[in-house]
Amino acid sequence: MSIESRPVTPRAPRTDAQRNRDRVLEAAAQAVAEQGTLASLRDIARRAGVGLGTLYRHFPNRDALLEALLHQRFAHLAQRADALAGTAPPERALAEWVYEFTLGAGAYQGLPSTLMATLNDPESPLHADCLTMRQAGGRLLEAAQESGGIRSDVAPIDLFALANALSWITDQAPTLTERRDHLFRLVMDGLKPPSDQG
Amino acid sequence: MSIESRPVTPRAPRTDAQRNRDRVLEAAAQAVAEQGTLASLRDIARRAGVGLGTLYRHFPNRDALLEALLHQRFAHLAQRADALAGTAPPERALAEWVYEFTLGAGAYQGLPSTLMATLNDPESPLHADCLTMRQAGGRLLEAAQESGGIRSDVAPIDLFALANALSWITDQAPTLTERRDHLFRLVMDGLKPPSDQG
DNA sequence: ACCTGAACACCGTTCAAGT
DNA sequence: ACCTGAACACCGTTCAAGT
Repeated sequence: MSIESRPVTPRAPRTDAQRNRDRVLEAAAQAVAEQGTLASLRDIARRAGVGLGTLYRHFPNRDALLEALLHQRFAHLAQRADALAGTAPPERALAEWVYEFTLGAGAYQGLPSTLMATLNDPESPLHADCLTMRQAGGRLLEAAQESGGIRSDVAPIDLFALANALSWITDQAPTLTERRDHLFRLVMDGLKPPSDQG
Repeated sequence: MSIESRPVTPRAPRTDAQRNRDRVLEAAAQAVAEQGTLASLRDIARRAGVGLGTLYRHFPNRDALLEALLHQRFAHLAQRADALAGTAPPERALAEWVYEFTLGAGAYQGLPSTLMATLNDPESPLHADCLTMRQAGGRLLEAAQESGGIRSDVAPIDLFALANALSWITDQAPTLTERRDHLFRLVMDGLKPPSDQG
């Protein structure tokens, strides 16, 4: 009934709360860089010099913490898709963007699995970011398909799955890092239309 | 010095030990089918009605347990490669075998990651099985390359990585099971030589 | 409004003590 | 020779008690 009794703008958080949030995020960035997406939340709270409950207050689950860590990167990649759409031929733009996505998905150990698991779980804070990625990639994909450079039966979800799978390969077996670009080309070549006389 | 003081043939294990081993294996098959390769070892020992130390005595680590569970399947797949080599044209034989491998790698939740991690870890009991798989696949691959059906720059390790990656996709996102065959074809098409006029 | 840390129910791994 | 389970050092998650 009465919206007027309180200002619509939410109160700014207490400065100590804000500082704690920042510290957790900083500690998380460190820990996740070292130990991957499965880094111990207890350890993160310890590094941040903060009670374990405080971590949970600011980030109700692991995905929320990862989302905060990754949101910037996803936003950048989405912009990048639109930038590439303008400047490069459709097929090259798509390949370049997918490549950059695979590098992003490989930013942290375990991240490809985390992102892929997001498909099952609409409640995950990462779900929206991954949807954004699929849409950004989908626009480049459609353009490449219209120009005839990519098979018409490739869906955005296929692209998302294959890009994550490529990241996962080097995530699980760092030995294969040297074959990463080669594997990338093999997979992308599979998306081209079969030759006329094939 | 003296080999003659003891018989060369190792003593048969105590019958109770043998029975415990069997029980653990049976319980493990159940638990892993339900919970995947990361199933709780404690839970497995409990189901087997056996002390936790007994599980460790028979299987010093998780991979040893999984190897016992999977050895049969790997052996069968290796045979299958040689059988296919005789009866089908090289390119078809390869595709069929890789497809069957992806089904095997998807037998348990988490298995694709377990298999892939094996590449880093020569001490893992699964290492040998995976090497066998790469060699079996490698023979089919070479034949398909000689017949001109597959690019010459595809290595057995590429095949292994891509097949596991395909299994991983549906492992992580069961939603994509319906696209499994489609993704399989996309990836396999990437292994074909570029068309002459490409 | 926010923070803390004990409490709970789990892990994997080791190893002294038993038979 | 083999088995058991307590002990240790960890988890994630919740929540009463504090400020």
